[in-house]
Amino acid sequence: MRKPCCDKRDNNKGAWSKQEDQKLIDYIQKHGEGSWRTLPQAAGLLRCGKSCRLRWINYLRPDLKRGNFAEDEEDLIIKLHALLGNRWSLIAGRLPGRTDNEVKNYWNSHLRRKLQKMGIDPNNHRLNQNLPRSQTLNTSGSTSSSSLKTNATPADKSSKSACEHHEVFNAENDSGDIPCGLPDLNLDLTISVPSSSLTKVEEEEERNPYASKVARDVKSAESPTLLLFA
DNA sequence: AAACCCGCCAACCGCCCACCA
DNA sequence: ATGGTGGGCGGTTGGCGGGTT
Repeated sequence: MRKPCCDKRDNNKGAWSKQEDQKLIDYIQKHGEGSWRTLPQAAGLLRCGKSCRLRWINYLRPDLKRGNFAEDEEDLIIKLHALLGNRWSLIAGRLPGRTDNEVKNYWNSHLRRKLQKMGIDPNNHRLNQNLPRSQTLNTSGSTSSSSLKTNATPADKSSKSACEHHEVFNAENDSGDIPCGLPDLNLDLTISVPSSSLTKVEEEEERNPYASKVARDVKSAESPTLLLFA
């Protein structure tokens, strides 16, 4: 059993107070990100380093957009999920100002249901042929984590999952079956992106290291279709 | 008005991977 | 080659607020 990243007994848990937020912001503005394990002590926070990192990345970062997702952002998430599966960090990287956590939550609470209403299986983006659409509406009932557990692609954790996911996606086209369940989606991923081109993202490298990291990740991803992004 | 239900989302957990000594 | 460490990721949990009964 791996030892915990920090001594949990002395750490705060749960919601962050404004004072804690301010301490974290002040520290990072002074010293920059990184060294998350030692940061809490240095910043005078009774928090786990990982907790600090999450708080900064998902909530305190100055370049976060927050607020409702625009329609083009929704479309892009759906398209990217069809290609990448549950690789939220990669998906979020194509949405400037959005975090993987935010995208993941939005997918699970909104988009998953939206696809189901369209008669599309959100797990593989196939048209749901077994059930009439009215029935698929009924099965959409729970978006709870338990339902995700049973439906989730087992291999989703590894990078392999994107390939497998993608293979399903391609197999549909190859087999001449009813193609993938994205009849209304324009798969040209070079458009409709809020900060559309990768080049633009790269231009922001100085200001936004996250964007550049993801640009590299996407470029290096295995799936040939991902060349669409490059 | 109160109890209950449900969805959202911030935060946590555990695993994996890259890096380094 | 190997073990330890830090960082990152996806899955899951639980509190809270709004809606419904």
